[in-house]
Amino acid sequence: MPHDPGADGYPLEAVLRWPAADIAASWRRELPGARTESIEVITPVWRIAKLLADDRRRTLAGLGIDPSTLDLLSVIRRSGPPYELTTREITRRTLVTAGAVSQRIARAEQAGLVERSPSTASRRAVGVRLTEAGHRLIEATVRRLLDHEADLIGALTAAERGTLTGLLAKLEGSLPGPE
Amino acid sequence: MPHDPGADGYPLEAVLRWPAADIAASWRRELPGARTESIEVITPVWRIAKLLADDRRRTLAGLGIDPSTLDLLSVIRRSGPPYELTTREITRRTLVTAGAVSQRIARAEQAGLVERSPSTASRRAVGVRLTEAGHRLIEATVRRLLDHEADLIGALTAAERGTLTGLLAKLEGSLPGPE
DNA sequence: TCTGCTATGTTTAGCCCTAAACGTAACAGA
DNA sequence: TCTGTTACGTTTAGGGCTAAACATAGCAGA
Repeated sequence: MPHDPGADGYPLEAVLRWPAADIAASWRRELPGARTESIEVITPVWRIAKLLADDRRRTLAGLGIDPSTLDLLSVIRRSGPPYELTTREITRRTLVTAGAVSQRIARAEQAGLVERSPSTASRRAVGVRLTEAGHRLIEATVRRLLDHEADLIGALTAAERGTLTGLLAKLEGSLPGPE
Repeated sequence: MPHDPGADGYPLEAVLRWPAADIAASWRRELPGARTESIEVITPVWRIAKLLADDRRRTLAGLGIDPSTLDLLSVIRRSGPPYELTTREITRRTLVTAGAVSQRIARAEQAGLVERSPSTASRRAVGVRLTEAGHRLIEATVRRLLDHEADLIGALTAAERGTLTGLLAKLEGSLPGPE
């Protein structure tokens, strides 16, 4: 192996950014004729999602909240007054299962950030409402997080962001939804 | 509530695809002046990553392998003969921590898919090599997975894929790496 | 040689998720 | 009214991850 890029001291981020094109090329070498065109789309999407999730975890750790709690408080807060949604509605607006939402609510309730009560809307639904503490916490963190993440993607121009958003929307729209 | 989009029967995928633009608009309404431009990039990236991960899990379940094992066998397989990498090298080429890699190897070893041995390269390293069964399993699944995922992103033209790959590379390159 | 540092890998505790089972509540039709 | 179905939410078992502690092995310099 003439030049081993994995040798000691090779900076981790350079490796993480090991070009997806190289992975695709490896597979074409090892499995001639393999259709590798998906790799150069899927791999960067996963890497970016992970880099963003890790960054968010670190950022929020400094603000005294974890990503799953932020997700819960956010969806309620941005629904506007009276800052209450049913569990079902939260599940629909979130990327996790109903069981996970139930657990998130239980943790946030334990921490005094939300309260559960019979929903005002449907009689079999449960309403989840921000407490004062929950409202203060989300208020104190969201704006800073948005500022931070706007800076994070600042390398892209507005035009590039627009193009990217459009392509992502087309891709997302063409993917099969959850069963 | 005149038309509740969360009411019974509303198709889940339509909700999952709740436009990121709406989320951004909610925050601008609730927090005037908030810099929401990151939302329309980050939200679709996360959704697509999740849709793709879920699809891969379902696809692989039918092939008798789980995504983390596939990831391990793949990185070894595509490194070419002698189909052996050190734990460290696997960690470098993967998106998970060294501890997670150690656990993945232990599971795959338990299943008879890989073997550990003192590395031929460095004396303190551990070499992880595909067994015959591991080789057969990865051989039987990778090509089918690549075919399937190539179809998945088939809605994008080659030109669109190129543009998307370029923009994702620029974004990924500008993000802070893991600490 | 001794000492500390670095590289490598494993183990552990804890977190959060998914899938599936479960328990009700509301409803719709015979 | 009864009964099956659907909606809603919770609970449980188990999986897989991270972070951090841990255990060595090699190495570098006094």
